[in-house]
Amino acid sequence: MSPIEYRRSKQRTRILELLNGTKKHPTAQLIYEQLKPDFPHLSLGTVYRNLNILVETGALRKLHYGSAFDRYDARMDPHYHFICSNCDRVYDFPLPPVKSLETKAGEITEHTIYSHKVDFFGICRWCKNRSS
Amino acid sequence: MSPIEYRRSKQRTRILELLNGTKKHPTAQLIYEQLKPDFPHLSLGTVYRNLNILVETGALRKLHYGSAFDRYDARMDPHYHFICSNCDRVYDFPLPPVKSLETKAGEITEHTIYSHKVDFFGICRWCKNRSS
DNA sequence: CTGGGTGCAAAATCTTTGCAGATCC
DNA sequence: GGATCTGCAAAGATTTTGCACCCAG
Repeated sequence: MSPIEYRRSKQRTRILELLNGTKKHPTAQLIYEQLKPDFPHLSLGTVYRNLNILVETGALRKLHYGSAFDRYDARMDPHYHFICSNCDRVYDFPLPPVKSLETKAGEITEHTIYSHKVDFFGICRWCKNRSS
Repeated sequence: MSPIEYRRSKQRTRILELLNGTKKHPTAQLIYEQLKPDFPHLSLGTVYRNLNILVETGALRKLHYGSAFDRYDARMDPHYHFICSNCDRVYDFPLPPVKSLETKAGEITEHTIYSHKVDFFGICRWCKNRSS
């Protein structure tokens, strides 16, 4: 099956415009509410559908991605993770995190920073070998 | 109301043991399935309840945390984020990401790394000032 | 015209919660 | 004994999907 050829729709255009015009990182619900006045019959389903298309075509990014399920980790020392985009496995990253980043980041942003999280994404060595 | 004083239960103990004994980062469903043979009447609700308690008491960590809703970002250039734990707002981080981290990380782990994500957590300057 | 797009509502997915009985201290 | 915990089932919360009609190219 050839990839779907998307057309243009007022709703999708406006969703993208809205996101391009804000520094916030709105949820689908919020976008829905913002556009509702202009599209009185707009439905949340349409917003989700279009957000997914826009992510798929590379116009948008989903934050807090990761798979649908929450995952749990009993290693409480700070450490980074690597997530395989093929098999969805989550691996601990074998290097200690850089705590000093937080101090630096706090100075720059003037926010109080308590922690940070680093995730690497790619194809793990097992999936890589399997496909070659 | 004083904080709840947790007791011990076989189910909770086993959930923690299971997580302490694995390098994987299982989902609630997976934990449920692993323990089911030993607790034939175990329910998913109990697993979730206990995971939440273990996170609350600091024995576990939830990966891919963030609020319940997905958020969307139209800025496609790589950049980091700061998330305020008080107001849940997500701020863009005003410094360019360190792409060379990926090369280095790839060498160490032997995975193929395409991207990485950094999130800082803390209290944003607005919430900080408001509460003082 | 034709195939993608929409609204609406139902379904699916993941997580939480109310309740009655069991369990821990 | 009393608060906590469990299983079960129902409810919540978030996202996806089926369908019939609408609209862009």
